[in-house]
Amino acid sequence: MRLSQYFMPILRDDPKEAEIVSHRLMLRAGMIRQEAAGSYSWLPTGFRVLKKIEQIVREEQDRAGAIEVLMPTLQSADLWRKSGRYDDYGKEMLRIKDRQDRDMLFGPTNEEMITDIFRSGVQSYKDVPRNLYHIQWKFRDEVRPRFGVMRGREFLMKDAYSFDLTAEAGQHSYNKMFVAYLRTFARLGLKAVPMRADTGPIGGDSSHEFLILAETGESGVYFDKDFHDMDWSAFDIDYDDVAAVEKVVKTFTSKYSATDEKHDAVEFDMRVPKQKQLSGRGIEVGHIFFFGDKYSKPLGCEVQGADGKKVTLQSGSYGIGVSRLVGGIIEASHDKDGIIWPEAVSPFDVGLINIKAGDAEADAASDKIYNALKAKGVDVLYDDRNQPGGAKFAAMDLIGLPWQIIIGPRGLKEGIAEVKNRKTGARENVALDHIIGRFTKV
RNA sequence: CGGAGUGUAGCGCAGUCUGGUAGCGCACCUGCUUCGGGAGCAGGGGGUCGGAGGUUCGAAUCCUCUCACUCCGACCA
Repeated sequence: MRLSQYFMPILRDDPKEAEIVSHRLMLRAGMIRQEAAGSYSWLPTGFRVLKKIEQIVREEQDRAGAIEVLMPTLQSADLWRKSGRYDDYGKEMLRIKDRQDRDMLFGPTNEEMITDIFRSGVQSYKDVPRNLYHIQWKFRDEVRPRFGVMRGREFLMKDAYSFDLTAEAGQHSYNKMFVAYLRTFARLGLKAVPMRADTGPIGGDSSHEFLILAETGESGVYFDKDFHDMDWSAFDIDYDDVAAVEKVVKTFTSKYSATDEKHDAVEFDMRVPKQKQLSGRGIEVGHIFFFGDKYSKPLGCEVQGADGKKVTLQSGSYGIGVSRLVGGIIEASHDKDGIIWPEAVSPFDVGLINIKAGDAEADAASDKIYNALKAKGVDVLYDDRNQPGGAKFAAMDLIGLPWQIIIGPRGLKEGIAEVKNRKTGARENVALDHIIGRFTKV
């Protein structure tokens, strides 16, 4: 993409309403535009990142055996009356009437609807287990939206729902999602520590939140230093191997970790040596929950068992805040000059800076590299604008692409371009002939 | 929902106290010169002063109402 033909309204100054770094950088890099409190348009660059995150989340859900569907954003109130949540949910749920004066709502979540969908599609115990998910916009009329896309009212969420015959089988479904989340966040370049969450009336070890460590997080977190030394790589695992999946979950739940809501100072001291006790702030990016028959019972989600008797299904739900992750990743990865995208979610693979646009030689060399990279399928953002070099460097650092190729008269004289790593700042001179190979290896 | 605050050009702000016909920086447009870390000179364009009502000869400025947004707290992917 030639920057001269793109739409990326970069701001030089910080917009005053943006207090936290991710919000500030997203606005400055022209990724989003606010439309109302907690409601944002996604501009081209931001949209690219959102799509990349969404795709990684999707791939890992699929890999774990979940099946993608798509449910509407507007729901009828009827199902919510059946589950009893129409009255319980409170003002956070945006309620609307249609022209027939029917009660509708903008879905804040989809337990009721998916349970009803599943109920109407299965009859036999042979039809379970299943896990259905969708990636869809949600609306929660937050009392206080803030921090840009971190706490928006409208946000993109992946929510999955598992259905099993027994609680034991349900636990395996839960564990699979647990591992899928570890894989997903690892691929996004994040360490998202699983922490015990409130299990409500159901009890048991059946709810975890995944939190990215970041100073601007909304939750206080306490955890064992050992988490830092764990194997966070994307586990290559057979999801059907119940014991293997459980083992990974056990490994990550054996160490102490809790948000301030669940933190128990006495237990912390008992289980974690003083020198290994860490605390800080975290951003919740995922939440998994096993809730048994909480929804399947009132909604009549049951199948016929092998013995001919009806069995009410056991369910769990599993959320990832996709749009929140965009902000979360920035919170976890930036410096004074701007964003530092992990390669997996960067809006472009590489930035190409023509320092002296308008100079015939520099233009020719830059165009050639741009076209060659494009032909190889490398996603390049080519700054071909007629601007002073400094402005281009600043803009490219702000946008935060992992790699920059810098073409200028000085290097051209020697037949080289400069390749800069955004994260480390390391620069190396690469012969013009080798540039293409340098970025098409992997 | 309680508390605090802000709305003036795309962004950041001054002007409001003390009413007199809207200004600065950046950005933008034109030309020339520049060009390896946010260039220089010259010229130029752009604003219902959040909205409505009122006071006044005259309102960005005073009064009333209203809307929107931000921040702090209780709640949440």
